[in-house]
Amino acid sequence: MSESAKRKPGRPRSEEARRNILAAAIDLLEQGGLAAVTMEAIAKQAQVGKPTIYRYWPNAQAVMMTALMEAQPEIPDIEKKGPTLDQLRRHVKAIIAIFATRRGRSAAMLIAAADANTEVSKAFRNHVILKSRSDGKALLDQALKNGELPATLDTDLIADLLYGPIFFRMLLGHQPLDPRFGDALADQVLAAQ
Amino acid sequence: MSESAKRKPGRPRSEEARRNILAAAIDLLEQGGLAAVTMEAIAKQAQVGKPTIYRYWPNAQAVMMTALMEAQPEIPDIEKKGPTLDQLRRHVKAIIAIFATRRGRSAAMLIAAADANTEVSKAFRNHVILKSRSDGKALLDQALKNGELPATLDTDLIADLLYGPIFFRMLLGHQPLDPRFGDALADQVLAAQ
Amino acid sequence: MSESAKRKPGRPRSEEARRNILAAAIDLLEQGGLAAVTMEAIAKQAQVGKPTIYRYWPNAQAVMMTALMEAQPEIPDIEKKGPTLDQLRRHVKAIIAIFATRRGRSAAMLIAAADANTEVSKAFRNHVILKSRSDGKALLDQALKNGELPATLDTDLIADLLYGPIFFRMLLGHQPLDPRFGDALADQVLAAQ
Amino acid sequence: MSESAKRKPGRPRSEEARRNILAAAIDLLEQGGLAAVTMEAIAKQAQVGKPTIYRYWPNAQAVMMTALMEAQPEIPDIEKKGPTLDQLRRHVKAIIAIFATRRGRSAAMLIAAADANTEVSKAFRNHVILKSRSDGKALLDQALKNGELPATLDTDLIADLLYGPIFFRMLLGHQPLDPRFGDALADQVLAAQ
DNA sequence: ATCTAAGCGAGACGGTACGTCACGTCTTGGG
DNA sequence: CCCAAGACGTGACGTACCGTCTCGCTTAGAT
Repeated sequence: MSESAKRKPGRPRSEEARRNILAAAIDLLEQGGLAAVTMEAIAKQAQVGKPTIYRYWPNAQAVMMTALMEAQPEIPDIEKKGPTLDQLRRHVKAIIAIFATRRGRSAAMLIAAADANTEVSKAFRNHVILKSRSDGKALLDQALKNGELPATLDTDLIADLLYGPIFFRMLLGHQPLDPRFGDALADQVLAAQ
Repeated sequence: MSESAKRKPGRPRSEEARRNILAAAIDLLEQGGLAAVTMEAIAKQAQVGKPTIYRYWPNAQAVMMTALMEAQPEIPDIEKKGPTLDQLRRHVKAIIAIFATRRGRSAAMLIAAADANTEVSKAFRNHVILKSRSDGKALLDQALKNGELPATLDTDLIADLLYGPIFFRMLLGHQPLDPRFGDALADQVLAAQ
Repeated sequence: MSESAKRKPGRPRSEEARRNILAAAIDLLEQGGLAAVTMEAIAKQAQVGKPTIYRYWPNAQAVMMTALMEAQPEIPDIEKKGPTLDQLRRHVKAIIAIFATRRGRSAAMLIAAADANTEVSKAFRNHVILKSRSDGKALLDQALKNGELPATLDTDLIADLLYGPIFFRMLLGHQPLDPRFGDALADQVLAAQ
Repeated sequence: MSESAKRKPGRPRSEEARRNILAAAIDLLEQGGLAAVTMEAIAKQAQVGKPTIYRYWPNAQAVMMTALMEAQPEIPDIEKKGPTLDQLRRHVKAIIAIFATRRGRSAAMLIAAADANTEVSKAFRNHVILKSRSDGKALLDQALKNGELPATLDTDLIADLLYGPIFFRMLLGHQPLDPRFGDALADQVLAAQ
């Protein structure tokens, strides 16, 4: 509650540099995949010195994560009509659509390969996964309230039951990741409750 | 037209070199994690020339995959007694135990990061995932036969429902991956069937 | 005396790479001075990987020294006629001419700035300084034999008396370094002997 | 119209900053040698902003030169007794003692590596070299007056004959730089005159 | 018993990216 | 207008691996 907010001395960080770095990371990802996102390439593309990047992030993965977090495509709004479980089913399919893109797959690979304990890693995981999961959970809660689901449901578990298989198929590619799978998944997880 | 083992001329490949390479890969993984498994390090550790490795495998990931496939720890046999669903529950916990090791986590990261379309990649995926899944499926089939599960069950889907969340938690680490989760997972997936 | 001469295993070093590196160093020196001779620039100019340079030399100075040693311009032969002291006088002037070039000045700066204790440094010093000094000494010896100089002369000291002031003027530039100075120097050092 | 000390507007330069900068340069030199004297390190050590240094000097060498000039250790007074040539001999040895220190060697390297045409460079050269040379020359002049040396002597040349070899040995290190050398040098240069 | 073709270890090769350092310039708020 | 602080773009540093190559040396079936 103090007015202080002690401004640090020295030249402030350049917000433009930051934006350029993140934009460059996204660009490189789109053009050449994860392997193309190197510190060197980001610096060149962003017209930025390497030390500037290292001042913000410890490695290219972290840059990529931040970039993906800030550039996250909106989860398309689903139609808020009809039975809640139908809405949830549409939500699952929307998520599948997102994860089926290159960007989605890259996000998953980043999560898989990252240290899992760093701040950026945690933030990325929470932001990318839990952001959509919270939407799903809201729907589950509503369904609960409507009596469409049993009151004893463990939503954390259900969330993993919905997201885990999607993530699994995306990374392994052993089975198609398409709307039909979304239907079957939702049916299996929700129908019997 | 002879069966005559069209033996190629020249010195045959050294089986010993191959073994050394794979052993070196495992060693390096145990000691330094996936990042330590480089072609350079493998060659040094295995007392082998780099070209020899490249003759067999295209990159270090592929070596690591092969090594993990051949060195795969046996899935501990579960006790074949009692209700099949109980056996399945024990099976799930056994798999969780395997995946919770460094080797298990490395396997998952390899799958996640690999090209997914190469031969070694497919083989690794099939071997590492499906090997244990076939055990699980056998139990499911038996349960089906025993009438413990409905006859209409889609086992591919059930497999993903069991493995997906395990894989998911292992890679994300957002929730513990322990026997209690195995119980809850099995309960949720199987109980209602 | 042994026929052995044990050839080391592995691919032998590329003599061409070595030549390219040294040529590149000389090129860069001529075009941009000592400051332009960086490892990076040498590698680029020589079409050679940086590690290849580091395999041979510890830093750019060392490369430059080797290059200058191998590319050393011949000390122009002086006319072998007349009194030996006249020949020596011409020799001193020839050396002044060499040291007055960019290459000569660079050589002096390298010697001045180098670690002085490394192998390359010693070799460079001996080669660049003593190569010409040995010529001078030969002339001194002949003069001695001819009775043109007293027999008690300390040639090491005389060498420093001849080279020191040349080196001094070249680096400090406080006085001209020209043939007239060569004459005066030779006169002062030799005349009274 | 007024003599009024055309005081410039704005905050005057801080003399304290200047002193801190020079002290820091000396400190860094003593602790880590010439290579440790970087603009960055000076600024940090002196608690001074880098632009402040750049306002006074163009580069770290120039700072170092100024610092060495202002911190120049006094040439120890030699005993003003006995034959002038003996005094000169003691003077030469005193100079050798100074140049044999790290600071002396650094000064020589600075002169060798510097641009030679900048103001600071010239000042440094004149101050560091000629300061002591003027003392030597005074002795030579006195010796001349006393009839200890021939009247036709070219003192500039003699100065180079005395300083050149000292400088030479210090930078090359091919021969010891000690009092015995001082004696031999003085003998050779002065004895025959 | 040789010949010959391929695999072997070793290790140098041209590269690319790494993460760090210092450069010299700039942009802040404060004196 | 100078000051300290410190971020900026730049570019060289020295290192680690990459995947390829060139050596001299096996090794073993074909001659």
